[in-house]
Amino acid sequence: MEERQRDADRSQGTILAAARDEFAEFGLGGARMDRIAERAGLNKRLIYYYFEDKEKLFQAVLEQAYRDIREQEHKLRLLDLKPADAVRRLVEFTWNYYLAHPEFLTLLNSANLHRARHLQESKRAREMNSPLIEMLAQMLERGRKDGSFRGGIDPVQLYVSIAGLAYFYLSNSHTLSTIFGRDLLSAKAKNERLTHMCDVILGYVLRN
Amino acid sequence: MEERQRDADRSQGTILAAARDEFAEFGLGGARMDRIAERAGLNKRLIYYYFEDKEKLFQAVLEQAYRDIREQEHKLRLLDLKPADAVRRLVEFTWNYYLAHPEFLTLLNSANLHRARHLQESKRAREMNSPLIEMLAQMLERGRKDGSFRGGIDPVQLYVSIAGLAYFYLSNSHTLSTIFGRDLLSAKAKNERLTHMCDVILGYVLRN
DNA sequence: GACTTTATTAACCAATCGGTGAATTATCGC
DNA sequence: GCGATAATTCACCGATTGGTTAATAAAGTC
Repeated sequence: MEERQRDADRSQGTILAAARDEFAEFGLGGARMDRIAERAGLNKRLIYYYFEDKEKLFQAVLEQAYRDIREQEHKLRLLDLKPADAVRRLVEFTWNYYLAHPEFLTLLNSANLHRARHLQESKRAREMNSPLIEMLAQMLERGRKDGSFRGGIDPVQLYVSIAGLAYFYLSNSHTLSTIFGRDLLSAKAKNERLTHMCDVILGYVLRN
Repeated sequence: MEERQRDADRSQGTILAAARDEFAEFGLGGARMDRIAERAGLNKRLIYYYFEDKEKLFQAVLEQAYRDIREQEHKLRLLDLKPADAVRRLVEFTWNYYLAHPEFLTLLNSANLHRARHLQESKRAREMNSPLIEMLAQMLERGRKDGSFRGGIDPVQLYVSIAGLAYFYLSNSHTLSTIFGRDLLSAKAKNERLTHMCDVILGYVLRN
């Protein structure tokens, strides 16, 4: 069983995962190239060999992160469901994705701290505009036609609102828990939050 | 007119403001002590004289930021209004405060990246738990009694939702604008967002 | 099996980082 | 005015930073 000892793809993947974890934990400014190499178990020089510099590495991590969530979103077959069920599924998906990928939240925070410069410099990332919005628009139109949804809902606003309800709660859970003296990450609290989010969003989209 | 040349309070305030701007722009990890001194127009050694080290300085900046928003929240006389109007005023206040103090958003992001460690180490900050929640609870109860609000609303959930709808939109406006190919910070877009947030929140709290 | 290419490593570097020791100067109590 | 104290400056440091030069070893090529 001669293991392949050298593998460019594997090394790049390992570096990318290590960099993702490092950037997620310390932010772009706090991340250390030496630590990324250590996390990856590879020589630091390899990072520069494959990714040029810290900024480009961060850009690659961001692209990967967006690719991942877009791939998951793509699997949502919202149009197979009744409009109200589709909205609920989308809220649940968003919530569960953020819960399963906490690094996504802090990576986006870092990206925004730098005014999305890394995203704008990445052709690939800019082209990954969410097809979910199209799906959402169709779903809202269906709901309106069958009388269950109110009209005039902007799918982008709705998407941002669903994301915001989940994102803020999770991304800021530490300060919020401290200030309210209440553990927002307990199993019970998380269930209550999901219920609340569904209530808020459905209360908005449903006619009546 | 002999100007006071030395002034400990003024120097501390100047340093705090410079540090706030630096931390807000680059995050805790990306902030530079030399740059803070330069921004303040004061010798770097003074920062250590008054604030001990970078971590303590960040903690002081956070305390100040919370003190500011709590002070503004305190001025809201929500109980003087009809419940539905009070909710709308709270949404508008939150939105306008975040718009006027974009540094508050990135500071909180940094605080959360460090798991609110700086907040927990600060007695003063922990004691600043929002009295707004009490106000909100009373308001919700009034609305329920007069029949305009639905019952069983958790004031903390509602507060987090109002904040989240505004926070996520503004804090992530750069990535969102890039991905959706649509300027979320134009005057028109901002007005639409405020309208949307009011619709969502009122759609939730109002009975019917 | 020699030759080229590609992946990996070791050692190093100038610049920058957070932080400090000690001198200096303005202010205040008396 | 004078001594004590508090505010400010100057010059410096060891450690760490992102990044590089050049040597090396494995994999592909024919």
